[in-house]
Amino acid sequence: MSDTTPKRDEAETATGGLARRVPSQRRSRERFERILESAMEIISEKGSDAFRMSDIVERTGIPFGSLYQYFPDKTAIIGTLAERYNAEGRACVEQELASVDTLPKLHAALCRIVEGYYRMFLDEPILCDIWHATQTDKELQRADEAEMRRLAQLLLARMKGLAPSADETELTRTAELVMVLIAATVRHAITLERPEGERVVEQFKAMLSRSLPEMPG
Amino acid sequence: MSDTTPKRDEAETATGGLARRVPSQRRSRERFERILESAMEIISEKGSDAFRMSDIVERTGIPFGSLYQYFPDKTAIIGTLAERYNAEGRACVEQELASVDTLPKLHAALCRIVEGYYRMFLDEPILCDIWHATQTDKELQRADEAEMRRLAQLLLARMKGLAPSADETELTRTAELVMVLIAATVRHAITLERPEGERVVEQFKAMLSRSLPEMPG
DNA sequence: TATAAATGCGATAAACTCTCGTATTTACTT
DNA sequence: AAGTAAATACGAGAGTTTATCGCATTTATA
Repeated sequence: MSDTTPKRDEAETATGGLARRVPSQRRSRERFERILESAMEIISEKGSDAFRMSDIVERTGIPFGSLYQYFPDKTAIIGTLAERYNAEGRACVEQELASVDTLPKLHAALCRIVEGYYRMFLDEPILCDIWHATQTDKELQRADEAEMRRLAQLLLARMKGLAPSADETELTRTAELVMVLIAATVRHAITLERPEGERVVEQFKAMLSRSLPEMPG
Repeated sequence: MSDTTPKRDEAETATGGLARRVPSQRRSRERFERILESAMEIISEKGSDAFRMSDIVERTGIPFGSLYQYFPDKTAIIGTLAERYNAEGRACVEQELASVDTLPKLHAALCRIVEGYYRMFLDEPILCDIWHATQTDKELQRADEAEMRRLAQLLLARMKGLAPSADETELTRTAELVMVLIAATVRHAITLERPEGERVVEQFKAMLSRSLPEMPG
């Protein structure tokens, strides 16, 4: 395998395993970005189901062969887009959790995270499509799960700070469940009309606040 | 449209819009079932991603042309399977909610529903695959959402009984959120190893019990 | 048994994704 | 500046898989 694609390993660490090759020359880098941009446009316009490699070729003028020089396959393009948005969401979570050092602050931070995620999806409707596309592929599903775990780790770190004596396994379980529920709620809320979606978010926040005070620790 | 597929409308009401034709002759009905059975086997063995129409042809001997006589396309097969399992789950929810007439009973019923769903998925791992396949298709996603709403209606009916004066919109919001969270939790738990998945279910039940007593009404 | 309706059928169209070998460009060396 | 190696560009077409079409065959009905 390393014989046929000797550069793959380097690329994997640098791109999260999704891109085939880290473009080193200027034009290549531009093309790499242009592929992703047009993919976003196409998905916005036609939905991720109808998204075809030939659309990219048509729109960018980049021929098939070149497309596959940057991305090993179609899902890698979706995956790269998802990864970028994940990074954005993760930054939000990191920021909101940064100054948490008491339970009320943790609760407030979780509320802001829920709201932040909801707003992120509202602002960029393409996120819904990208997430759905993500669910289309087994490997990307795993990546999505991994991201959830990553977010849970961030939360876990704060929870440990608040309850140093608590069992770490239990805290992890809680952190992951909370993240799963946040994601599910936001995805549900986003399917609803504007005032209703917000109310669902509010209601979930209330639920969380009733559950957390009795957290282990 | 009704010119080209005059029988489609009858079929739609009788099969949920998924099958193309309600087979009237004996052999046809048997074939219809045989297609679904082999689809289940194939998905169990190879996963829903690798599930191909040609697999069915190979396994059942039913040629392509006949396949498409019963199902308009591949997703209709998945959809029909999903529908059958949905019916099973719905029956479970209906049963558990049947004798609910107090808040504690409602809580107990919800706990049993969570456990029932978790067990259902544990017992028939193919359910995970079918659900994932469902998420692959926009229309089936909508169907999944509709099913959630149907379950929420069942819950709503009981909640109205317990709090006749409450605002129906709010109760609906709660019922749907609860169903969404149950589904998300079970799907999360099912990805975990055996003792851990159960603990997640337990923890979620505890969360629910803390949230429900303060339900509107 | 004759006629109409339903079903059976599989070659093939149609829609896509991805590869391969050659041509071209860029980076590096002397 | 010329020469060489490496990287990148390219697009025809191979390979897959879904879905259709219209004639053949079976079943129901009169």
